[in-house]
Amino acid sequence: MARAKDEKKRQTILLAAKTLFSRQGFFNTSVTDITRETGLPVGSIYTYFKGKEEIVRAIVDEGWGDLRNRLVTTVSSAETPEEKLKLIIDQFLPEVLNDLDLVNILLSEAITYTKIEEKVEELSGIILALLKAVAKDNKALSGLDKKMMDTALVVYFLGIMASVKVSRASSIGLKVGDILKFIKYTVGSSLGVDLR
Amino acid sequence: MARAKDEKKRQTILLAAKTLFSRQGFFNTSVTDITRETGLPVGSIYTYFKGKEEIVRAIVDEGWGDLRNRLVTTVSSAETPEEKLKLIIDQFLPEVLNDLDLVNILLSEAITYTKIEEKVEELSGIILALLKAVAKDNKALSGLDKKMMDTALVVYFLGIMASVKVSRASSIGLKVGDILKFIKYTVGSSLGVDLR
Amino acid sequence: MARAKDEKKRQTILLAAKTLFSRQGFFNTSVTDITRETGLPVGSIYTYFKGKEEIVRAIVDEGWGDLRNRLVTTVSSAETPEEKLKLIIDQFLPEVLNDLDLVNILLSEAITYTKIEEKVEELSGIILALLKAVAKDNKALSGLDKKMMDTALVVYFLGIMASVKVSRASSIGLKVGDILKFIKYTVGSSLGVDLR
Amino acid sequence: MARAKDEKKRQTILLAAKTLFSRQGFFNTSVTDITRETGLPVGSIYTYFKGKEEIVRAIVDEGWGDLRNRLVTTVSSAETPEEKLKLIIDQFLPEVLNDLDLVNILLSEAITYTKIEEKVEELSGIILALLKAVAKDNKALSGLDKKMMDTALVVYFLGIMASVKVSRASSIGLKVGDILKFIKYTVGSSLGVDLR
DNA sequence: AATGAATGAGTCTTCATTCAT
DNA sequence: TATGAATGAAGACTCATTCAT
Repeated sequence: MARAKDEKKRQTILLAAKTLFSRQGFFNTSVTDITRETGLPVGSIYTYFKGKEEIVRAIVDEGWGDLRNRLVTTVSSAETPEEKLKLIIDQFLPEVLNDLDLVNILLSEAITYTKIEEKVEELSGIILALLKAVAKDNKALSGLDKKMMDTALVVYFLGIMASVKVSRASSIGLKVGDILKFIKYTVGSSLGVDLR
Repeated sequence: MARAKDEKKRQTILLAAKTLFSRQGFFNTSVTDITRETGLPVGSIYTYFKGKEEIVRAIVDEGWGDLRNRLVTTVSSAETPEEKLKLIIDQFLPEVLNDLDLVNILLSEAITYTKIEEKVEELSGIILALLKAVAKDNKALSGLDKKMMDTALVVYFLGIMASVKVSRASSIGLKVGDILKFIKYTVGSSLGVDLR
Repeated sequence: MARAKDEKKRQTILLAAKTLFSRQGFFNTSVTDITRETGLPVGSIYTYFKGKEEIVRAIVDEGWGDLRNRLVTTVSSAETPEEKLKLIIDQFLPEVLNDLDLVNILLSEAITYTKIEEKVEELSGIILALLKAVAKDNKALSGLDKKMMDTALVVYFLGIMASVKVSRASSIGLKVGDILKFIKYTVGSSLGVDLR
Repeated sequence: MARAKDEKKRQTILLAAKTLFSRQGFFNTSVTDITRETGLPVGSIYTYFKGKEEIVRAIVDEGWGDLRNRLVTTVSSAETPEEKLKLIIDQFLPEVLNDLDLVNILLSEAITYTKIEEKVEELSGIILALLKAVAKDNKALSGLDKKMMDTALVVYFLGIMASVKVSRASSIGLKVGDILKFIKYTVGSSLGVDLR
């Protein structure tokens, strides 16, 4: 009896907060803002979340969980490592970059609650395993040691995200498409694989 | 004389604020924190700066100005484009990454007041000109169009900075040295130039 | 049957609340605390009580009723006034002081809802009647007028309770036993009766 | 330069808070209440005190300091221990009981911040020393051991205060004068001294 | 110019109570 | 009747900035 917690309401809060945090930043978004955006009374926000921090954490954790799942799905939907990599770049990466709000929040000053380093490490792990498999029969990659591949992944991943974030915030003439094209070219040529 | 004394105070404020903003974030640093760190009265802060925002802006603008100057100096201290590029990677980049506080702030949520996109564009411009010069006689680069080179620069630059920031904040096993090594290798091989 | 179950729940609430109010104070105890302690849903609390205030009131009234009953029982279980007094001190008072939680609450800020003055007056009345009976043939007491005896009772009673409360809350080297011993001695000697 | 902290303002806050805490209790008094009562803006309250707790603590500590000073002054203004005791009862105690607000707060639920046990111990110490001096040549007292005298002091002191508090809050027919009369009589007769 | 007290809008959060289910 | 989500007024406190001295 009594009402059950309403998952839809929880999502409403999460969605509104995500937009606001992304647009105005975590610290410039007040709980009252979320209240206004959702039309919910303050109390309800606290029925679903312990506080503002827990909201960001939920946004990031759940958003990231989604991405991770998509990565895993993507990877397992192809046979060879080469095809897997191709899918990562053609399918997974565009999906990530599509969720601009999430990217924005991941790199925001609320980074403290965000533990982006853990996420990046997790992702790197998955892709790194793939690269090793590719590398076995690949002259181009065999010259790279593990550390350098790891570094490369982190730099590329964060570089892509930061570029998207910055280019979005400004009138810099950089589009998501440009970035994807660059990555495709770079990865392709460094692996000696045609990802075109 | 009065001027000298003033400028010293101004720098004291700037330095303290830089450390604090980097360590605790812009929004988690109060003007009172700056007051404590500098030992100056609140009033003095407002004698030198219109407000908190103006302090970040000054930190970023002046820090960036420094970097720009160094880049220009570096570039002009070598003859051939190849040598210039080498110096950029061997001298300029390490200098940038040495100023971790500045990097931190540049990428922070205060990005709003920071106009990082303008800075990146400016820097890109300088390097891009160089790359074009190198590219003229370089097969590796002639395949890249202007847009892609531009994109590459932005992605690498922001990727490096974000990696340094993230790796600093966490226990991710990534050192500044690793990142520099990676960049050297990547740029070297993509230009067909030995930057060893 | 339904009644029995109900009454049990009611007592559960009362008991938990008593402990909590005593330990943390009335204002620092939330209805949610009671909820947690009892394992009952909030709604149930309000099924049995109109609100938080009514809970303290019930604790105090029922606790006090108990004490009054014991006092009456005690008093009627002896023959002479002297024996009655002896029992009050030897049996009743220790029982009162044993219920530290009640004492705590009686003297707490919840005094507002508690009408402690009425209780004290009631108690005084009973004992005063006794004292008068004793006094008739007692030189020591005949010098005291009614008013002063009344005052004495109130001061001693509240003094004992406050001492117990305070000594419990702190490391003051005062034990319940010390207080009882003192009272015994004082009353005994002022009545010229040996209560040893 | 700049304004100096205004001791008068601090006292205004303290006085208003004292009245309010005494009348409505600590937890039922909001900082806004203090604001209203004093006419000061919220911020100013926090310029002078870290928070609500610090305000009670200041009220209690300073009020108590006053009392202690008066006690010491009183005690040193007489020659013999007997005269000192007389003054304590005739002069000091009435002064204490005159500050009903303080008494109220000392015994309130905010007792946690109030450390009344320390105060009582301090006071006991002073008076106990006196009593010992009196006891040397006093038959009535020589039967009491130190522990019991200590207990007596605590019980009487708290009993007096609690009685005053309770009688004030209610229509109980107990006046401060009655209480003082009782104490005078009791102490007098137990010491075999005429304090009339 | 230097100082730091003064200010009050705004922040996050709590919590007793109600009421839909 | 039992339940616990819903509610929103109220709470304590912060802090960038101003301005009296």
